[in-house]
Amino acid sequence: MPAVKTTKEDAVAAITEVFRSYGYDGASLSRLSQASGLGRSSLYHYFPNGKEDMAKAAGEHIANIVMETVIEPLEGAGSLDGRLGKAIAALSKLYDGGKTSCLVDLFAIGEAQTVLPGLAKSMIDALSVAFQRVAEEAGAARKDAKLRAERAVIEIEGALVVARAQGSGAVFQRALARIPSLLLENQA
Amino acid sequence: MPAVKTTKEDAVAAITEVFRSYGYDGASLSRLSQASGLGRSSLYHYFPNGKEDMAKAAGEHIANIVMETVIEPLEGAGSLDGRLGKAIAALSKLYDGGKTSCLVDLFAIGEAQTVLPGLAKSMIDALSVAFQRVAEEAGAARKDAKLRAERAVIEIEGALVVARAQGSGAVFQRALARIPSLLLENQA
DNA sequence: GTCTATAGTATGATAGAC
DNA sequence: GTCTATCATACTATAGAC
Repeated sequence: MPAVKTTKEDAVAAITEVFRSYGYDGASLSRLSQASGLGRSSLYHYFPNGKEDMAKAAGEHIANIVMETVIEPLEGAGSLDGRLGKAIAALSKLYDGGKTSCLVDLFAIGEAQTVLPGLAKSMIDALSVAFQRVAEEAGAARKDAKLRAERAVIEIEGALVVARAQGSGAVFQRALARIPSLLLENQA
Repeated sequence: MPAVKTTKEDAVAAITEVFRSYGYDGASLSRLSQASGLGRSSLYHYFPNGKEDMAKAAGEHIANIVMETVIEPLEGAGSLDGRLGKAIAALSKLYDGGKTSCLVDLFAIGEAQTVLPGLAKSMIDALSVAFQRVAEEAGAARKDAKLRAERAVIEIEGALVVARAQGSGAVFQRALARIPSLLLENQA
Protein backbone atom coordinates (compact mmCIF):
# COMPACT_ATOMS: atom_id res chain seq x y z
CA MET A 1 0.00 0.00 0.00
CA PRO A 2 1.27 3.44 -0.89
CA ALA A 3 2.11 6.00 1.75
CA VAL A 4 -0.90 8.16 2.53
CA LYS A 5 -0.01 11.76 1.84
CA THR A 6 -2.90 14.12 2.45
CA THR A 7 -6.22 12.43 2.94
CA LYS A 8 -9.50 14.27 2.82
CA GLU A 9 -9.75 13.68 6.54
CA ASP A 10 -6.48 15.50 7.11
CA ALA A 11 -7.69 18.35 4.94
CA VAL A 12 -10.95 18.62 6.87
CA ALA A 13 -9.04 18.77 10.15
CA ALA A 14 -6.84 21.56 8.83
CA ILE A 15 -9.79 23.43 7.37
CA THR A 16 -11.65 23.15 10.65
CA GLU A 17 -8.81 24.87 12.47
CA VAL A 18 -8.91 27.75 10.00
CA PHE A 19 -12.62 28.28 10.61
CA ARG A 20 -12.01 28.10 14.35
CA SER A 21 -9.28 30.72 14.17
CA TYR A 22 -10.79 33.18 11.71
CA GLY A 23 -14.54 32.56 11.70
CA TYR A 24 -16.56 31.92 8.56
CA ASP A 25 -15.96 35.27 6.85
CA GLY A 26 -12.30 35.39 7.77
CA ALA A 27 -11.62 31.88 6.50
CA SER A 28 -10.60 32.78 2.96
CA LEU A 29 -9.86 30.19 0.29
CA SER A 30 -6.24 31.30 0.38
CA ARG A 31 -5.97 30.43 4.04
CA LEU A 32 -7.94 27.23 3.62
CA SER A 33 -5.72 26.22 0.72
CA GLN A 34 -2.53 27.01 2.57
CA ALA A 35 -3.57 25.28 5.78
CA SER A 36 -4.78 22.13 4.05
CA GLY A 37 -1.90 21.95 1.61
CA LEU A 38 -4.40 21.63 -1.22
CA GLY A 39 -4.53 23.99 -4.17
CA ARG A 40 -7.72 25.79 -5.03
CA SER A 41 -8.64 23.24 -7.68
CA SER A 42 -8.14 20.38 -5.28
CA LEU A 43 -10.30 22.06 -2.70
CA TYR A 44 -13.11 22.32 -5.24
CA HIS A 45 -12.58 18.71 -6.19
CA TYR A 46 -13.18 17.58 -2.61
CA PHE A 47 -15.76 20.26 -1.85
CA PRO A 48 -17.75 20.95 -5.04
CA ASN A 49 -19.76 23.73 -3.43
CA GLY A 50 -16.65 25.50 -2.24
CA LYS A 51 -16.45 27.30 1.05
CA GLU A 52 -19.96 26.34 2.03
CA ASP A 53 -19.14 22.64 1.77
CA MET A 54 -15.91 23.16 3.67
CA ALA A 55 -17.78 24.84 6.51
CA LYS A 56 -20.28 21.99 6.60
CA ALA A 57 -17.44 19.49 6.70
CA ALA A 58 -15.83 21.41 9.53
CA GLY A 59 -19.13 21.45 11.43
CA GLU A 60 -19.62 17.72 10.97
CA HIS A 61 -16.03 17.08 11.95
CA ILE A 62 -16.40 18.90 15.24
CA ALA A 63 -19.84 17.38 15.83
CA ASN A 64 -18.37 13.91 15.40
CA ILE A 65 -15.55 14.63 17.83
CA VAL A 66 -18.00 15.97 20.40
CA MET A 67 -20.28 12.96 19.96
CA GLU A 68 -17.49 10.41 20.22
CA THR A 69 -15.34 11.95 22.93
CA VAL A 70 -17.84 13.91 25.04
CA ILE A 71 -21.42 12.72 24.59
CA GLU A 72 -20.80 8.97 24.31
CA PRO A 73 -18.55 8.78 27.39
CA LEU A 74 -21.23 10.65 29.32
CA GLU A 75 -23.81 8.05 28.33
CA GLY A 76 -21.49 5.08 28.69
CA ALA A 77 -20.68 2.79 31.58
CA GLY A 78 -18.83 3.54 34.78
CA SER A 79 -19.22 5.90 37.71
CA LEU A 80 -20.73 9.32 37.22
CA ASP A 81 -17.50 10.96 38.32
CA GLY A 82 -15.47 8.83 35.94
CA ARG A 83 -17.69 9.48 32.93
CA LEU A 84 -17.82 13.18 33.64
CA GLY A 85 -14.06 13.22 34.03
CA LYS A 86 -13.61 11.68 30.61
CA ALA A 87 -15.96 14.20 29.03
CA ILE A 88 -14.20 17.12 30.68
CA ALA A 89 -10.80 15.86 29.63
CA ALA A 90 -12.09 15.57 26.07
CA LEU A 91 -13.42 19.15 26.18
CA SER A 92 -10.09 20.40 27.46
CA LYS A 93 -8.34 18.65 24.61
CA LEU A 94 -10.87 19.75 21.98
CA TYR A 95 -10.43 23.40 22.93
CA ASP A 96 -6.70 23.05 23.58
CA GLY A 97 -7.06 24.11 27.18
CA GLY A 98 -9.03 27.21 26.21
CA LYS A 99 -6.72 28.43 23.48
CA THR A 100 -9.07 27.68 20.56
CA SER A 101 -12.60 28.86 19.87
CA CYS A 102 -15.90 27.06 19.56
CA LEU A 103 -17.55 26.70 16.16
CA VAL A 104 -20.93 27.10 17.86
CA ASP A 105 -19.86 30.63 18.64
CA LEU A 106 -18.25 31.43 15.29
CA PHE A 107 -20.86 29.81 13.06
CA ALA A 108 -23.69 31.73 14.70
CA ILE A 109 -22.37 35.08 13.44
CA GLY A 110 -23.75 36.99 10.49
CA GLU A 111 -24.08 35.16 7.20
CA ALA A 112 -22.66 31.93 8.60
CA GLN A 113 -26.00 31.46 10.33
CA THR A 114 -27.75 31.09 6.98
CA VAL A 115 -25.17 28.82 5.35
CA LEU A 116 -25.14 26.46 8.32
CA PRO A 117 -28.65 26.62 9.72
CA GLY A 118 -29.29 24.70 12.90
CA LEU A 119 -25.75 23.43 13.42
CA ALA A 120 -24.99 25.60 16.43
CA LYS A 121 -28.35 24.90 18.03
CA SER A 122 -28.14 21.15 17.52
CA MET A 123 -24.69 20.98 19.09
CA ILE A 124 -25.80 23.02 22.08
CA ASP A 125 -28.89 20.84 22.46
CA ALA A 126 -26.95 17.59 22.27
CA LEU A 127 -24.52 18.62 24.98
CA SER A 128 -27.30 20.03 27.13
CA VAL A 129 -29.30 16.82 26.98
CA ALA A 130 -26.26 14.73 27.88
CA PHE A 131 -25.44 16.96 30.84
CA GLN A 132 -29.07 16.93 31.92
CA ARG A 133 -29.11 13.13 32.03
CA VAL A 134 -25.99 13.16 34.18
CA ALA A 135 -27.62 15.54 36.64
CA GLU A 136 -30.81 13.48 36.71
CA GLU A 137 -28.81 10.35 37.36
CA ALA A 138 -27.22 12.16 40.28
CA GLY A 139 -30.66 12.74 41.74
CA ALA A 140 -31.76 16.07 40.34
CA ALA A 141 -35.37 16.58 39.31
CA ARG A 142 -35.84 17.02 35.58
CA LYS A 143 -36.41 20.76 35.76
CA ASP A 144 -33.42 21.31 38.03
CA ALA A 145 -31.26 19.01 35.92
CA LYS A 146 -32.16 20.97 32.79
CA LEU A 147 -31.12 24.22 34.45
CA ARG A 148 -27.86 22.74 35.71
CA ALA A 149 -27.06 21.48 32.21
CA GLU A 150 -27.82 24.88 30.73
CA ARG A 151 -25.46 26.47 33.22
CA ALA A 152 -22.73 23.98 32.41
CA VAL A 153 -22.97 24.71 28.69
CA ILE A 154 -22.95 28.44 29.40
CA GLU A 155 -19.83 28.06 31.55
CA ILE A 156 -18.03 26.29 28.72
CA GLU A 157 -19.00 28.76 26.00
CA GLY A 158 -18.52 31.80 28.23
CA ALA A 159 -15.15 30.68 29.49
CA LEU A 160 -13.96 30.15 25.91
CA VAL A 161 -14.96 33.71 25.01
CA VAL A 162 -13.26 35.16 28.08
CA ALA A 163 -10.18 33.01 27.52
CA ARG A 164 -9.87 34.26 23.95
CA ALA A 165 -10.32 37.86 25.07
CA GLN A 166 -7.69 37.47 27.77
CA GLY A 167 -5.30 35.45 25.68
CA SER A 168 -5.09 32.82 28.41
CA GLY A 169 -6.74 29.45 28.82
CA ALA A 170 -6.58 29.47 32.62
CA VAL A 171 -10.13 30.74 33.00
CA PHE A 172 -11.36 27.88 30.82
CA GLN A 173 -9.61 25.30 32.95
CA ARG A 174 -11.20 26.75 36.08
CA ALA A 175 -14.60 26.60 34.41
CA LEU A 176 -14.16 22.97 33.43
CA ALA A 177 -13.19 22.17 37.00
CA ARG A 178 -16.52 23.59 38.19
CA ILE A 179 -18.64 21.39 35.91
CA PRO A 180 -18.80 18.32 38.19
CA SER A 181 -20.02 20.22 41.25
CA LEU A 182 -22.39 22.20 39.06
CA LEU A 183 -24.06 19.05 37.78
CA LEU A 184 -23.77 16.70 40.76
CA GLU A 185 -23.67 18.66 44.00
CA ASN A 186 -26.38 19.43 46.55
CA GLN A 187 -28.94 17.07 45.08
CA ALA A 188 -32.21 16.43 46.94
CA MET B 1 -30.67 76.05 15.09
CA PRO B 2 -31.03 73.72 12.14
CA ALA B 3 -32.59 70.31 12.44
CA VAL B 4 -29.96 67.69 13.13
CA LYS B 5 -30.06 65.09 10.39
CA THR B 6 -27.43 62.44 10.84
CA THR B 7 -24.83 63.23 13.44
CA LYS B 8 -21.59 61.33 13.73
CA GLU B 9 -22.95 59.92 16.97
CA ASP B 10 -25.91 58.43 15.12
CA ALA B 11 -23.59 56.99 12.53
CA VAL B 12 -21.40 55.40 15.18
CA ALA B 13 -24.43 53.80 16.79
CA ALA B 14 -25.56 52.36 13.46
CA ILE B 15 -22.06 51.18 12.62
CA THR B 16 -21.75 49.52 15.99
CA GLU B 17 -24.85 47.46 15.32
CA VAL B 18 -23.41 46.26 12.02
CA PHE B 19 -20.23 45.07 13.74
CA ARG B 20 -22.33 43.37 16.41
CA SER B 21 -24.41 41.57 13.81
CA TYR B 22 -21.74 40.54 11.31
CA GLY B 23 -18.44 40.64 13.16
CA TYR B 24 -15.39 42.55 11.93
CA ASP B 25 -14.84 40.66 8.68
CA GLY B 26 -18.53 40.50 7.82
CA ALA B 27 -19.04 44.22 8.37
CA SER B 28 -18.41 45.38 4.82
CA LEU B 29 -18.28 49.04 3.83
CA SER B 30 -21.45 48.48 1.85
CA ARG B 31 -23.31 47.38 4.95
CA LEU B 32 -21.73 50.08 7.07
CA SER B 33 -22.68 52.69 4.51
CA GLN B 34 -26.24 51.48 4.19
CA ALA B 35 -26.82 51.15 7.93
CA SER B 36 -25.40 54.57 8.72
CA GLY B 37 -27.05 56.33 5.81
CA LEU B 38 -23.65 57.75 4.85
CA GLY B 39 -22.02 57.26 1.47
CA ARG B 40 -18.55 55.79 1.22
CA SER B 41 -16.97 59.24 0.91
CA SER B 42 -18.78 60.50 3.99
CA LEU B 43 -17.66 57.49 5.95
CA TYR B 44 -14.05 58.24 5.05
CA HIS B 45 -14.58 61.86 5.98
CA TYR B 46 -15.63 60.88 9.51
CA PHE B 47 -13.28 57.91 9.74
CA PRO B 48 -10.09 58.74 7.80
CA ASN B 49 -8.59 55.31 8.39
CA GLY B 50 -11.68 53.56 7.11
CA LYS B 51 -12.99 50.36 8.58
CA GLU B 52 -10.33 50.27 11.25
CA ASP B 53 -11.41 53.63 12.61
CA MET B 54 -15.05 52.59 12.47
CA ALA B 55 -14.33 49.49 14.50
CA LYS B 56 -12.42 51.57 17.05
CA ALA B 57 -15.34 53.98 17.26
CA ALA B 58 -17.72 51.08 17.76
CA GLY B 59 -15.52 49.69 20.50
CA GLU B 60 -15.32 53.04 22.26
CA HIS B 61 -19.06 53.50 21.86
CA ILE B 62 -19.83 50.22 23.58
CA ALA B 63 -17.14 50.81 26.20
CA ASN B 64 -18.73 54.16 27.06
CA ILE B 65 -22.18 52.62 27.39
CA VAL B 66 -20.83 49.87 29.63
CA MET B 67 -18.97 52.40 31.77
CA GLU B 68 -21.90 54.76 32.15
CA THR B 69 -24.76 52.30 32.53
CA VAL B 70 -23.13 49.27 34.14
CA ILE B 71 -19.84 50.11 35.88
CA GLU B 72 -20.75 53.50 37.32
CA PRO B 73 -24.05 52.35 38.83
CA LEU B 74 -22.19 49.44 40.42
CA GLU B 75 -19.77 51.87 42.04
CA GLY B 76 -22.40 54.49 42.90
CA ALA B 77 -24.57 55.05 45.93
CA GLY B 78 -27.47 52.97 47.19
CA SER B 79 -28.02 49.43 48.38
CA LEU B 80 -26.03 46.60 46.87
CA ASP B 81 -29.20 45.02 45.54
CA GLY B 82 -30.32 48.27 44.00
CA ARG B 83 -27.01 49.01 42.31
CA LEU B 84 -26.71 45.47 41.00
CA GLY B 85 -30.28 45.69 39.75
CA LYS B 86 -29.47 48.81 37.76
CA ALA B 87 -26.41 47.20 36.22
CA ILE B 88 -28.31 44.06 35.25
CA ALA B 89 -31.13 46.08 33.73
CA ALA B 90 -28.55 47.99 31.72
CA LEU B 91 -26.96 44.75 30.51
CA SER B 92 -30.35 43.43 29.48
CA LYS B 93 -30.98 46.58 27.50
CA LEU B 94 -27.49 46.69 26.00
CA TYR B 95 -27.83 43.15 24.65
CA ASP B 96 -31.52 43.55 23.79
CA GLY B 97 -32.53 40.77 26.12
CA GLY B 98 -29.98 38.40 24.62
CA LYS B 99 -30.81 39.03 20.97
CA THR B 100 -27.59 40.89 20.12
CA SER B 101 -23.96 39.83 20.43
CA CYS B 102 -21.07 41.12 22.47
CA LEU B 103 -18.22 42.96 20.76
CA VAL B 104 -15.81 41.35 23.20
CA ASP B 105 -16.68 38.07 21.55
CA LEU B 106 -16.67 39.31 17.96
CA PHE B 107 -13.59 41.52 18.16
CA ALA B 108 -11.47 38.72 19.57
CA ILE B 109 -11.76 36.66 16.36
CA GLY B 110 -9.07 36.37 13.71
CA GLU B 111 -7.65 39.59 12.32
CA ALA B 112 -9.89 41.79 14.44
CA GLN B 113 -7.63 40.91 17.35
CA THR B 114 -4.73 42.72 15.72
CA VAL B 115 -6.65 45.80 14.59
CA LEU B 116 -8.19 46.28 18.04
CA PRO B 117 -5.57 45.02 20.44
CA GLY B 118 -6.53 44.94 24.08
CA LEU B 119 -10.09 46.17 23.67
CA ALA B 120 -11.74 42.88 24.54
CA LYS B 121 -9.43 42.27 27.46
CA SER B 122 -9.87 45.75 28.92
CA MET B 123 -13.65 45.48 28.79
CA ILE B 124 -13.62 42.09 30.46
CA ASP B 125 -11.24 43.39 33.11
CA ALA B 126 -13.31 46.49 33.85
CA LEU B 127 -16.48 44.51 34.37
CA SER B 128 -14.67 41.86 36.41
CA VAL B 129 -13.19 44.44 38.76
CA ALA B 130 -16.56 46.12 39.26
CA PHE B 131 -18.22 42.79 40.04
CA GLN B 132 -15.39 41.84 42.35
CA ARG B 133 -15.84 45.02 44.39
CA VAL B 134 -19.54 44.26 44.74
CA ALA B 135 -18.80 40.78 46.04
CA GLU B 136 -16.19 42.13 48.43
CA GLU B 137 -18.64 44.71 49.72
CA ALA B 138 -21.05 41.85 50.36
CA GLY B 139 -18.45 40.22 52.56
CA ALA B 140 -16.48 37.97 50.25
CA ALA B 141 -12.75 37.63 50.68
CA ARG B 142 -10.75 39.11 47.83
CA LYS B 143 -9.87 35.78 46.30
CA ASP B 144 -13.42 34.48 46.49
CA ALA B 145 -14.79 37.76 45.19
CA LYS B 146 -12.47 37.59 42.20
CA LEU B 147 -13.69 34.11 41.36
CA ARG B 148 -17.34 35.09 41.75
CA ALA B 149 -16.78 38.06 39.43
CA GLU B 150 -15.09 35.83 36.88
CA ARG B 151 -18.04 33.47 36.97
CA ALA B 152 -20.49 36.34 36.53
CA VAL B 153 -18.67 37.59 33.44
CA ILE B 154 -18.53 34.05 32.06
CA GLU B 155 -22.28 33.65 32.62
CA ILE B 156 -22.97 36.81 30.64
CA GLU B 157 -20.69 35.99 27.72
CA GLY B 158 -21.65 32.33 27.65
CA ALA B 159 -25.37 33.04 27.82
CA LEU B 160 -25.04 35.46 24.88
CA VAL B 161 -23.35 32.77 22.80
CA VAL B 162 -25.97 30.17 23.69
CA ALA B 163 -28.79 32.64 23.11
CA ARG B 164 -27.47 33.45 19.64
CA ALA B 165 -27.10 29.76 18.82
CA GLN B 166 -30.63 29.02 20.01
CA GLY B 167 -32.16 32.10 18.49
CA SER B 168 -33.79 32.97 21.80
CA GLY B 169 -32.86 35.43 24.51
CA ALA B 170 -34.55 33.47 27.30
CA VAL B 171 -31.35 31.78 28.39
CA PHE B 172 -29.65 35.18 28.71
CA GLN B 173 -32.44 36.50 30.92
CA ARG B 174 -32.10 33.48 33.21
CA ALA B 175 -28.34 34.05 33.38
CA LEU B 176 -28.79 37.70 34.33
CA ALA B 177 -31.22 36.66 37.06
CA ARG B 178 -28.51 34.45 38.57
CA ILE B 179 -25.92 37.25 38.85
CA PRO B 180 -27.08 38.67 42.21
CA SER B 181 -27.00 35.34 44.04
CA LEU B 182 -23.73 34.49 42.33
CA LEU B 183 -22.07 37.64 43.67
CA LEU B 184 -23.83 38.14 46.99
CA GLU B 185 -25.02 34.82 48.40
CA ASN B 186 -23.49 32.56 51.04
CA GLN B 187 -20.86 35.01 52.16
CA ALA B 188 -18.78 34.23 55.24
C1' DG C 1 -6.32 14.96 -8.57
C1' DT C 2 -3.61 18.82 -9.39
C1' DC C 3 -1.97 22.40 -12.38
C1' DT C 4 -2.35 27.27 -14.76
C1' DA C 5 -5.16 30.75 -16.07
C1' DT C 6 -8.95 33.51 -15.57
C1' DA C 7 -13.64 34.94 -15.11
C1' DG C 8 -16.74 37.83 -12.42
C1' DT C 9 -17.66 40.08 -8.34
C1' DA C 10 -16.99 42.41 -3.97
C1' DT C 11 -13.87 44.44 -1.21
C1' DG C 12 -11.36 48.60 1.05
C1' DA C 13 -9.83 52.89 -0.27
C1' DT C 14 -8.96 57.55 -3.14
C1' DA C 15 -9.37 61.50 -6.22
C1' DG C 16 -11.62 65.44 -7.65
C1' DA C 17 -15.89 68.06 -8.65
C1' DC C 18 -19.41 70.49 -6.21
C1' DG D 1 -19.81 67.10 3.77
C1' DT D 2 -21.53 64.53 -0.05
C1' DC D 3 -21.39 63.19 -4.78
C1' DT D 4 -19.59 60.27 -8.97
C1' DA D 5 -16.13 57.78 -10.72
C1' DT D 6 -12.49 54.86 -10.19
C1' DC D 7 -8.29 52.32 -8.49
C1' DA D 8 -5.97 48.19 -6.96
C1' DT D 9 -6.64 44.24 -4.66
C1' DA D 10 -8.77 40.14 -2.79
C1' DC D 11 -12.36 37.22 -3.08
C1' DT D 12 -15.16 32.91 -4.61
C1' DA D 13 -15.55 30.12 -8.28
C1' DT D 14 -14.75 27.91 -12.91
C1' DA D 15 -12.60 26.11 -17.25
C1' DG D 16 -9.47 23.28 -19.49
C1' DA D 17 -4.90 21.09 -19.94
C1' DC D 18 -2.28 17.37 -18.03
